[in-house]
Amino acid sequence: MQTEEEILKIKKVKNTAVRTVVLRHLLSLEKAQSLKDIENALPYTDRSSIFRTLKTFEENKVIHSIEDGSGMTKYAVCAEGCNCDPKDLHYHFYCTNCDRTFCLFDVPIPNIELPANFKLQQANMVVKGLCDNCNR
Amino acid sequence: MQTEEEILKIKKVKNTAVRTVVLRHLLSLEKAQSLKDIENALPYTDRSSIFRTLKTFEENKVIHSIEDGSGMTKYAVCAEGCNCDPKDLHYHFYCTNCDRTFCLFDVPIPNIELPANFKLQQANMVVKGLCDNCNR
DNA sequence: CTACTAGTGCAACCCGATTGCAAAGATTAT
DNA sequence: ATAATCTTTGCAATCGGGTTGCACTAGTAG
Ligand SMILES: [Mn+2]
Ligand SMILES: [Mn+2]
Ligand SMILES: [Zn+2]
Ligand SMILES: [Zn+2]
Repeated sequence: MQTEEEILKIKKVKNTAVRTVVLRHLLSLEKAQSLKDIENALPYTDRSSIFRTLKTFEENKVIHSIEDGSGMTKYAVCAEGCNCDPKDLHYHFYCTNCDRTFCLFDVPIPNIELPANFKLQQANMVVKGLCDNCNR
Repeated sequence: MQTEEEILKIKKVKNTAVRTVVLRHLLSLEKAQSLKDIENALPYTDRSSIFRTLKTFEENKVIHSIEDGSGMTKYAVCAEGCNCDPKDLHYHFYCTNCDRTFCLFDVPIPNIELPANFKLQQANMVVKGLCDNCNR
């Protein structure tokens, strides 16, 4: 697992206090985080600074965003080597019981046969249901 | 193609003026519509009435909603026989150029192999790119 | 040290979604 | 037919996530 500093260096994003603490927080949790989640977890860091940090991270492919239908955009750290290309696509799983969203890096995404002349650029694939913890 | 009245009767939703006009509007277009889209198209119908109509339709499986990442929830009429079960899942295509969102009823959704003990209930699968019209 | 650039905090704002409430309409009971 | 009851509708107000303007601070280059 890479450290915050290594990731920021690789992705050519200048290291600052806010960026370090936000990225460290994202790395410390296995589930995707909303702006509100991060704000709550980092009470001394301003919301708009976190917001702009997330935008910067997303532009530079440090993180990717997920629209899981909860009404809040969630963010998760990209896998090592990710370029946010179609090849880096993966499912996201939203647990309707515990409200957690994870990246399913291990579930292969099959080839999508689009209608003629459609061009794939990106995708937001959210699978919803019960996670292993909640499905008992 | 079923008429508004037939659909509402089958889905056991009482027919009212607002419901008829909203459903007719959704049926008349091939692309998914946002609340704002519908509001603009039906200037004499109140936004909150349209909103509540959409909620009623969704609860009764007359329509389904799509989170396409545009910031506005879109709505599309369910296919005949749809029960909004996992078997009725289909991709949605969001054109990043013309901003239209369609249901890809004809593209099969492959089986998704979730990790052990995860249970699939629903999904929101949005593929983004260029539609045939815009990909020239 | 000085000039310039990038990052931060705070407050205000935007806008889609949602709700409270009273009037209008439809349904059921008397 | 009339009254009581339930549902739907319109309007205005509110909520909440996201976003932005602006002044201040920190960092960098000359
Ligand atoms: Mn992910
Ligand atoms: Mn659809
Ligand atoms: Zn769960
Ligand atoms: Zn298009």
